[in-house]
This record gives sequence, C-alpha cells and structure tokens, in this order.
Amino acid sequence: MVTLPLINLWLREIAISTLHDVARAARVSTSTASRYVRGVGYVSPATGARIEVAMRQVGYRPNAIARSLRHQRTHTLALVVPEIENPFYTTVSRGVEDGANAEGYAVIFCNTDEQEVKQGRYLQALLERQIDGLLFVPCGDSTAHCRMLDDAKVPYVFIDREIPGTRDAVLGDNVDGARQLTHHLVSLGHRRIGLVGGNSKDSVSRERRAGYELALAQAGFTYDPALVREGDWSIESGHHLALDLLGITDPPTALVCGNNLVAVGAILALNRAGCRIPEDVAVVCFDDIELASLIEPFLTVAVQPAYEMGRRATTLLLDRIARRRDDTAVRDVLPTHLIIRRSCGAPAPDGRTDPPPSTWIGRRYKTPGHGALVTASMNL
Amino acid sequence: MVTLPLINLWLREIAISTLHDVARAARVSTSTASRYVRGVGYVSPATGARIEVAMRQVGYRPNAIARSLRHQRTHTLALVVPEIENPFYTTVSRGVEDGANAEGYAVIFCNTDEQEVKQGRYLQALLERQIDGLLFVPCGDSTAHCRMLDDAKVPYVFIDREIPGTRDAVLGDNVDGARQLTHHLVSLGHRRIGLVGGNSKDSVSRERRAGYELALAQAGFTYDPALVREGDWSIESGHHLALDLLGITDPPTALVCGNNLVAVGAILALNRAGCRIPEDVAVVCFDDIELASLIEPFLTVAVQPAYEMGRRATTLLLDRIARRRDDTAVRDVLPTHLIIRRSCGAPAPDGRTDPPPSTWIGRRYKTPGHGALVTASMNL
DNA sequence: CTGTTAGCGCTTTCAA
DNA sequence: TTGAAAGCGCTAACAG
Repeated sequence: MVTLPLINLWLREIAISTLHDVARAARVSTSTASRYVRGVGYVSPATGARIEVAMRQVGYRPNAIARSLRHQRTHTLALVVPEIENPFYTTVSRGVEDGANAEGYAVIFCNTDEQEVKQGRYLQALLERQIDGLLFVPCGDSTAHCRMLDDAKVPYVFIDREIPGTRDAVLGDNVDGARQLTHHLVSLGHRRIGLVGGNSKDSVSRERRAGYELALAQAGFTYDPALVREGDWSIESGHHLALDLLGITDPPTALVCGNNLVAVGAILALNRAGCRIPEDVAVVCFDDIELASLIEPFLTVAVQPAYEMGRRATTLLLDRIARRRDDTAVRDVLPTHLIIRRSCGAPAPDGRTDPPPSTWIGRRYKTPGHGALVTASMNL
Repeated sequence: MVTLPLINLWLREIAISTLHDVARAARVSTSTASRYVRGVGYVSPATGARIEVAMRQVGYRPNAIARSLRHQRTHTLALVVPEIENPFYTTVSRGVEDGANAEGYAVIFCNTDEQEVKQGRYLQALLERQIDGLLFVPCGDSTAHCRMLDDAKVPYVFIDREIPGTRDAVLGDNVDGARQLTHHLVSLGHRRIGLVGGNSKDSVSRERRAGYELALAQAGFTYDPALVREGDWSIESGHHLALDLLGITDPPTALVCGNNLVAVGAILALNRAGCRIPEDVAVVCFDDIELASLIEPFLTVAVQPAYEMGRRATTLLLDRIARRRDDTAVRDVLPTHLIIRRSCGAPAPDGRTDPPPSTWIGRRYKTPGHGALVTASMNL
C-alpha cells in the first residue's frame, strides 16, 4: 500500500448551487426558474435566456432528492436476486437495467445469497428508501416478505421464481425445458435418467421436476423415485446428490441437472468418481455456462431468455407504476430453448454437435440491445 | 402471456404513515417522536412507551428521502463498471456490496459497456441523485468525467483502472501478473510469445504490456513489436488480433491474452484456424473464467483478488466520506496469483496440472465472507 | 407571463 | 423533559 501527495479535492470553493441561486443570479423567482428548468409553463424568451446563463454560471444541477420528496416518487427501482454471480441473474440484471434506463429509472441491486434474513433486511431498507417498485427473485418461503410489500403498497414483479398467490410474474417455461432435456436423453436411448434437482421449496424446482416426470411418462417409463434427488441450488448440493445417485443399485446412465451450478457440482462428482462424460454418464442441465460453452461446447442445456425476462418484467413493473394497466395479474411464461452439445454423447439432429465457433464471431457477444450472447447461439 | 384475476394490491386503506402520525397517536410533538425513533436526546420512559405503541399502531417506517434532504447525505454509493457480465466485475461488485452494507450504505450499479457517452449520462444521473461517493472503473479517456466529479466534490475511488492524476485507487498488480504469465511460458521453453492486448488507451493494458516486455527482457529476449497487438477488451478483438498474429511470418508459439474475454476470442480463432491448444499454440490470460475452469481446468491464468479489490475500495471510500483519513491519495496495488493449468502444455512445477476437483468441494463456492471461489483454488 | 405561498417528512436549534 | 418553529431544495396552486 502506497500513499502519495495531496489529493486536490475539496479545494475549490464552488458551493453546490440550488435553484434559489439560479433564480437570484437571473433576478427571477425560484418558481420561474423551476418552470424554465423543467421546460413546463410559461417563461418569456428573454427571462429564459437570463436563466440559462445563470444556470451555467452557478453550475446548477437539479437535486433529485428534493424532487423525490416533493413528488413522492424516487424514479428508483430495486432488483433483488439470490445470487449475482450466477450468469443467469447477471444477464437478467442487464435486461432490467436497460428497461429501467429507457424510462429514466435507476436500479438498486441486492443480493440475498438465498438467505431470507438478508432478504428481509434488504426489503426493509428499500422500503425506507421509497423505491417506486421492485423486481423480485424471492428465496425460500417469502410469503411474509410479500405481505410486507403489499402493506407498503409497493408494486413488484416476480422474475424466475414466484410465490403462491396472484401476482405479476415473468417466468421461464420450466416444465417444458425440463421436459425437452429429459426427452432428449430418452431419444438418445437412455432408460435410467436421474434428476439432480434444486431446492424443492421453490416453484422452479418443482416445475422442472414435473417436466422431467412428464417426459418420462410420455416415453412410457415408470417413474422411479430412487432416481430423483433435491437439495438446493448450489455446487455442493449438485456434487452431493450426484454422488448419491451413483451409489444406488442400477444407477442412472444420464443426469438432468436443475441448473448450471448444480450441474457443475455433478460434473465434479462424476470426474471424481472416475466416470467419463458422456461415455459413462450423460449430463444435461438448465441454464447455460456462458464463457465455458463458447470455448468448449460440451454441455447440452436448456436456456431461458434471461435478458428478455429482465426486460419484460421491468416494462411490466413500470406499467404498473404509471398505472398504464388494469389491475389483472400478468403471468408471462417465456419459452426455453435447447442447445444440443456433446455432453450426452450424441450429435445434434442435423449431424453437427454445435454451431461452429465461426458463427459466434461477427455477431456481437453482448446481450440484446447490444446483440445477443446466448440468444445468438441459441437460434442458429 | 396469461392474465389472471384481480391483484389484491392497493386495496387496504393503510395510508403511509409519517412521524407526524406517530406523534399525534402518542400525543407528543414530532420532535419528541423523532428523538425517540432515533434514540438520541431525552425522552421519558413513559412517553417513550407511548410512542413505541403508536409506532406499531400506525405502522411507521422512516422516510429515508426526507432524512437525506435534511442531512445532505443519502447513504448511497454508486459502482460504475464497464461490463457487468464479465465475472471479474461481478465479483468486484460483491465485494463492494458487502463493504457498503457493513456500514448501512446502498449501492447503485451502473454498466457503461465501455462507452464514454453512457458513462457520462450515468454520472450525471448519479450526481443528481446526490450519491455520497463513487466506486469507479472508468472506460476510455475519462479525464473530463473526473473533472466533473471533482467539481461536484463527490469522493471517488478507482478500481482496476485509473486515470492519470493523483486519486485514490485499488488496483491489481498488472505488471507483475503479466510478467508471471509471460515468464511461465518462457520457462516452458517458448521463444516466440505473442501478446493479445486490451485497449491501449487504458492504464491496465499498458501495464500488462509492460509486464510482458519485462519478462522478455529478463529472459534476455529481444523485443519484437510484430508479436504485439492491442485492440479493446472484447471477444471480437481477441479473435481478430489472434488471427492476425497467426498470419505473420514466424508466428508465435504462445499467446499472452490481456483478459478473459480476449482469451476466449483468441481460443476461438485458434480453433477456427485448426490450431490445437496447447500442442500448436499455448494460451494464458489475465482473469479467470470461473465456472469453465471448475469443470474443465484448461487455461493458465493470472487472477486478481477481485472481491478483495471491491471490498477495500469501498472501505477506503467510506473512510473518505466520513473524513476518517488525511487527504493523501491512496494507491493500493494488490498482488496477482498464477493458477497453472494445462493450456500451455506443461504440468505445474509440482507435477500436478491443477488441484484435483475434490479440493474445490467442501470449501464453499462463494466469494469471501462466504468462502472463496477463485481465492480458494488459488492458494492451494 | 411572473411571483407568492405552502408544504413533501424529517431534524435541530432554542425556549419553555 | 418537551414543543414550537425554521428549513433542507423543489414544485404547484393560485393570484397578480
């Protein structure tokens, strides 16, 4: 740690200037200055010009806090997610950011680490800060927290996960995604397919499990509960559950994983147990593992339109805030797409295992509005 | 898109209650209620109890906006990064979040996409919102923006990148990291080592380049400018520059990449050109590719302590805000560690190519405060 | 077209 | 130990 000479901050004597200062400099009342600044109401060209000059002179910058207090509206949203380091939520958050910016809203991001207590503290703090609305990926059993939000009359929209009750929600099609993943394995000839699930307390995990069961039923298999495990959404959980499944008599030849982190855990477990993927055990999962799959396309996945989910949820929330909608709850379920890659030991239907790298270059790497990362490789 | 029955929001008649309401319900003045709520000044036990009851009765929640206006302090920081989807910045942001929360500050995250215009709009908006301080990863030539911040007298701390001038900064040791990466390749017998750099306009890229040159000099090699390319920090740039380098006469047998995204681009280019890694060309880079390297440890990297950088910068900023430090600029350069993996075609010094997967399990996957992802595997 | 006035919800002297 | 009053910076009636 090195320290260097003086910082040249707090030196200049430019006091922070208010509308009052502008008004005084322009010899008008604050209300006139206010009208001019906001561009509403009548201001004669002459006085307007004077105010303009005064503004530059004193270096005026409007104070959003004072405005908020006056308007009872902060133009600030919050996004509460359980795990910001999961690329899925990172991409969701870009969608939210872009959606919010488009209407001049700022976003406060909060990370609950799947802990309800932390979530509670955040929500409390956010309500005190008078956020105008909330984008919410709840963790655990958040019914109490939802009541709190209802009481505070803060509009909110669920993303990815929802709490029982009639609320706005933008979700991925979990049932169908899991069904597709499972069906894919079935079509490759697998007969014993295990499920390494997420947290059974949350709707997402239950739906993915339902999709898994659906695919098995459609294939005419009898459902074997011994092949199904649930824990939470962590790498450790995936590792643990996969080891478990490997240990049973007549173990599965393929695993459907509840999400990307769980899949990482499962893959580590398989490596550790000396199982080759996909020769010994095939693996597929929900959500992509972004950079990894760019370089080494090895894992067949069901990807949700994360950016779009964030974006739509934000639009919906802003509509609520502006009361641009009637009071019927919206439940927007977005489709999930399969990206077929080699972790299951079979080529894609068209004979390729994956779009060749060249198709990734030339289109932008970014999420929509800037091009599309997952979406790009997804739709090829 | 499905719509369902009525939402039960805006139904109840619990008006949002203010300190005034509490005071009235408790039959005291607002100033007394205020004193009680904040726990300062004298309030007799009897009245205190009455106020306590009144608070619960009316469901009081302090209004942070009004407080901010009064105190001229919002207890809000902002974090401006160029690319939130890069895991490096995601991890930095966790450090920032934890540091801020520890002192009851909220954080507004902003994503500039490496665009100065976008950055300017954000800074403007943040200043209007009266943030108390800024954590800043500037993009491009941000000197004008820094002047703006100075004028507004908002304290700020650079993270990862800095703008010439004497300001607080928490940085990775770019020179040494690049030196280590390059030295590693030298020690494996490579004689022609290329540099696929980042954006030469920014200090980070220049420093990494300097480290690269230093290692070559220490090895007694003559510096060959034909082996050095710079562009920006994108996958496309890495792809383009790597292809370029492959095309020269006597092309490099190894590449040092400026960061993880650039490396992804370079690897795609090598694949496309039919080069095997590491047999034909070895690749190393700055920053890890998190999940990827958990599953398939293939890329030797120099990792910076991202979480720690975010955390320290935040502590420093909060110290500035609270005027807990004298006015000397701090420049905190954190060491970079090498993780040796197989992308360069050689085992680690101790004969292993990588810590075995088992060592990752059992310790938590999270960043410090929750365990450590990169840091954990790094220090084994 | 412009200015006066009364707050938004909270804190903070200063008197009582 | 408590309360009255002023005001943070801005906006919005309402007169003029």
